[in-house]
Amino acid sequence: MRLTTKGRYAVTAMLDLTVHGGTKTTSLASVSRRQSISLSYLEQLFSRLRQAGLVTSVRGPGGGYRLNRASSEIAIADIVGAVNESIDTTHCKGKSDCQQGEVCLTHALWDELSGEIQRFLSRISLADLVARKDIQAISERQALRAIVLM
Amino acid sequence: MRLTTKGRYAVTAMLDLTVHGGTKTTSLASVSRRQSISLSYLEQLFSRLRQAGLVTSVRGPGGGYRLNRASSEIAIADIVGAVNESIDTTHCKGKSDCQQGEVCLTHALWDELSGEIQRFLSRISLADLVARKDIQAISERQALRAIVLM
DNA sequence: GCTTTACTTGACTAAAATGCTCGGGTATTG
DNA sequence: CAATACCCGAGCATTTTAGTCAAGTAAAGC
Repeated sequence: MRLTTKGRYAVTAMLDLTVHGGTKTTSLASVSRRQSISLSYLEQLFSRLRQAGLVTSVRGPGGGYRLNRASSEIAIADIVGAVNESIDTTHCKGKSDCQQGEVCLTHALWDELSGEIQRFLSRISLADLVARKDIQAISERQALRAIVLM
Repeated sequence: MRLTTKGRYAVTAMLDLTVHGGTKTTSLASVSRRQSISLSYLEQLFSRLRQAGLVTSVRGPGGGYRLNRASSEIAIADIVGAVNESIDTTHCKGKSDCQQGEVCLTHALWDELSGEIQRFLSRISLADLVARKDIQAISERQALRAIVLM
């Protein structure tokens, strides 16, 4: 489970789809505008997210992307895992004896930790994040501002 | 909180110090041999770890590194944070209005998640990892093998 | 049907991070 | 004074990140 800016971009974009999209499709162009992420980069990320079955796409005018499952059924781990592909298992492929013996103890310990992080991020869904109270407050303030600006 | 192979190397090396070192110092050369990590790379990592106050060094023959605190008092977050420095706060420096408004909602959501991961890794110490039962089994098997090999 | 919208794919690239080498230090022990 | 082992900085190959560019295809709507 790798955690880089790439994963953050993906999660951010998926959050945008959750908050803004609802059941309608959302075009990547609008996500690009709102989140200031380059359109081409979003295309690459969503290609992965689509292949992972997290979103579905609709072509043509009014098309775009939509969450393929309920936001409560999409875990952060799913998103990060989809864009990060191929975890290098440090040349000791899961099995016990990679070299001498003590080398592998620390590998096993790391795997333990890695699994723990994985499970942790599997328990947090997009819906969980959006549902937070303090965040809701910001959301309402922004909705208010949007009305004022109209 | 970034999680890359760099952090894994650092945690692995610190685990080596914990398991192998005890109260004695451990030379980077021996860590390099056991964990198959390049010596020069280890030096770079431990320079950071020392500056962060996680380890102390002893020069000269018989010298090396030693944990500066009890292994139960060193969190994974400390180690990963020490080698990864400089978290880019995505040009919206913690404050609310980075651009329009909705952009920042997702930033806030990400920060929320980021903090959650941070707190999670702060609760796991080196000692916690080493203390796990199944790992202990491997450790004992290896100790046994070490005795047999003598 | 033609145009517009918007997803789809692939090649290519600049910049940064990673992982590592090399070559010199300096402190400590014996 | 020689060996050990930390310390430090420059440099470098590779990979990843983040993005551009270009050429598609599918669908909507006039």
